[in-house]
Amino acid sequence: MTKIELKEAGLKVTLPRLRVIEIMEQADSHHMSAEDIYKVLLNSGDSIGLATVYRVLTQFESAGIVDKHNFDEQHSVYELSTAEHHDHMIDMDSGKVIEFVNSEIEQLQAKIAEQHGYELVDHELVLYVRPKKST
Amino acid sequence: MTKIELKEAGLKVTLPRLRVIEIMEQADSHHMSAEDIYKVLLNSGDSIGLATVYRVLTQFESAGIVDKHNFDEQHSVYELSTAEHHDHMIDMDSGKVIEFVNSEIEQLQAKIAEQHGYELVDHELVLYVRPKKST
DNA sequence: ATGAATGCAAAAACTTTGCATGACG
DNA sequence: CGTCATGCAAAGTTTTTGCATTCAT
Repeated sequence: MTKIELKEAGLKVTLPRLRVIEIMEQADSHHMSAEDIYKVLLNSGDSIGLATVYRVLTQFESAGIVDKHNFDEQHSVYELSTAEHHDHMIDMDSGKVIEFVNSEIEQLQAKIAEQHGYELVDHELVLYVRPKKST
Repeated sequence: MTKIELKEAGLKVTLPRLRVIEIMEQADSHHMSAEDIYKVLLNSGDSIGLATVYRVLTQFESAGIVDKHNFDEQHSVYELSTAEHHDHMIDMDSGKVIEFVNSEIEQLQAKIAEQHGYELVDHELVLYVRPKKST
């Protein structure tokens, strides 16, 4: 079925592309950097270059197969696109990324854009949070 | 008065630091990259190195004098901190950055964090928009 | 067969660092 | 005067690109 996705995107079905999707599907973390994926490839014995991983991810992003984020500057991470849009919350202590959906915020954003004479095309919302603990 | 800010931040009052603040205050755009600031310095005849600009901006960020953003990956921009927090909207056609404040969204964010057992420390919201025009 | 995809290494873009010199308090 | 700050150049990171080769269709 990933083969079909690739074909639909006008991309040839090649080993690197299949492996990258596979790895992202099986990964513990939904969010992986090009380097992360490359490391898994190395450990699997695949000989796929890092440059190819970057190229594949870039193409996947254009094709809507993955989404790209820059939670911390100096490092992009990718995740497989989901049907439903979601935002992210980052636990500053553990670095863990939590996904959440909130339609109220989505609506507000569209409204704000409109108030300024714009149409909302996309958005990125990241909450930096800390475990609420007894002080 | 900028001198006072610097002293309060425990930073010596030096020409590079004063000039960077000056330039950011006078700039057309609120959001400047290190390179942007460096170019203005060059045109002003100051001989201040790019490395110094980066160092100064980093220190300013720690001191809360400036805020750092990564609207497009691969380029950080800085703006002088304002009393009131605001978010950003980017006109995808012109690249223009629009600032806006919306307390409803701020409140929702805090609420969402809490629902997940977290305390909201910081957040970054960027809306990517296009002029709403007749199609 | 033929254009697209890949691997490798080199380059690019942005930022940081080492070290000797110079300036602030 | 003792530090802290600066300039310059060199190194670091992350990502992109050139080019010959290989692969998918």
